Amino acid sequence: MPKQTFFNLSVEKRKKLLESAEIEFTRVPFFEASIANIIKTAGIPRGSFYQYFEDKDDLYFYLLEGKLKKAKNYFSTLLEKHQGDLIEAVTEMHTYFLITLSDEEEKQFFKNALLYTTHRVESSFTSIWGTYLDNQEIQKVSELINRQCLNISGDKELLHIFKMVSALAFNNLIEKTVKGLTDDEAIESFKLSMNLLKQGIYKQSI
Amino acid sequence: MPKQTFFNLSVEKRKKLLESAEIEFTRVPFFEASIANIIKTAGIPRGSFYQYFEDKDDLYFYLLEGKLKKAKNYFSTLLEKHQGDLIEAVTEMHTYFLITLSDEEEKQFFKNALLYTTHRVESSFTSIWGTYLDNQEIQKVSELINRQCLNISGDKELLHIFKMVSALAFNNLIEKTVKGLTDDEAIESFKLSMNLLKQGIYKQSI
DNA sequence: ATTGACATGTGACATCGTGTCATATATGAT
DNA sequence: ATCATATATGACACGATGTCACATGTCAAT
Repeated sequence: MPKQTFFNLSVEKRKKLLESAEIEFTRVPFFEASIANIIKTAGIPRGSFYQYFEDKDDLYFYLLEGKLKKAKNYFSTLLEKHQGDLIEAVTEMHTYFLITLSDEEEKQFFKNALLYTTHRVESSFTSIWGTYLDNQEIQKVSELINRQCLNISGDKELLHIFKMVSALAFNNLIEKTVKGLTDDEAIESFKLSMNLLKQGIYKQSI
Repeated sequence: MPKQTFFNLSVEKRKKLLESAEIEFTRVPFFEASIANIIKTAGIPRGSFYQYFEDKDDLYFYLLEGKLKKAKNYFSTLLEKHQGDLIEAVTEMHTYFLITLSDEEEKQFFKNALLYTTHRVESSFTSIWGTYLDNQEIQKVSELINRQCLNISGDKELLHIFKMVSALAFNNLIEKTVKGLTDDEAIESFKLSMNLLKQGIYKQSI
């Protein structure tokens, strides 16, 4: 989290700084991004940067998580739209990431996040629906999820299904980025995953 | 891939160099590892390093993939042992990574790989069973897999199941590392994933 | 043995990046 | 007006990477 000093800054200065960071993290993946470039663009001295942020991580994840905040809320609305059908909601969420995110620069930013991903990046991403992965918030999801059609016995399994779905979605986004799949191909692939998960891959009678 | 010059080196020198690299990559994750440390331990001058390898990536992935080669072969034997039952084989493979890998230093090396993972690291890992993900090698797997109990229509779906299982296994290893789960907890969690995948998460009758 | 062509070894160097710190300046309460 | 506290600033120490001119080794042909 940025230091208090950062939040005490004027709105314009803060905005300028965040925009400069966004430009740099859009240009190259995290580990190649340089603070030197960010402060040059923002027009602030080096010392000031360290007055606002601990380090590069601090700024980066503040930026990334800000971008993902919208998505988290959107997911809740999707659950309601699909009457609590988890797979339907996740599938549309996934499509949202591919299609709705039509801004080329925004896309590049996420691409950089996916390619050179660290565990922390993955955590940020999966926390879109991962708010619910937190045990304390399991109540919320219980209200939203339609459990009638789910083949599960308790909250533990529901939690687990969330984790699986997150892992598969994240993996699909990486695969798309790396292999240069089209949006449709990626969506098709994800739907196949979801269908296999829904129906199960083993025959019932054996 | 290392340059030819590296392979022209004497066995001892090559071994020394790889051991030094292993020490460094065990000490810290990839991005914090320094070539300076590696060459100091190996006792070679800086210029020589660049005569052998393109850069740090080159050395790292040569080392990592060497370590994973054994695992790939082991997976084939597991498929045979379990009469082609994919989930059984994957589950044992996964356990192998957690339990059989009892060497503490080896463990730390993999932990570093998982924590600061990049797409390339994930690719290396999933290629343990991912040899089969290559379409050209789909024949091999067809021979090993027992398809009778699988609820699938063709090779395309079989391929897809491999991908899903890889993603879930990789994700589980990361989760274990980050949350500090015990081996048993991680295995339990993975088995739950595999069961949900086997049986499907949606009720059949709805 | 000598030569010459080619492969390999070597470390100083240019360049770039990070995080710190001493010092300067602003702010705001008393 | 004074003082304490917060913020601004950029030079600096340190360490990392990749390169390059030059040194040394190797080996086949004469």
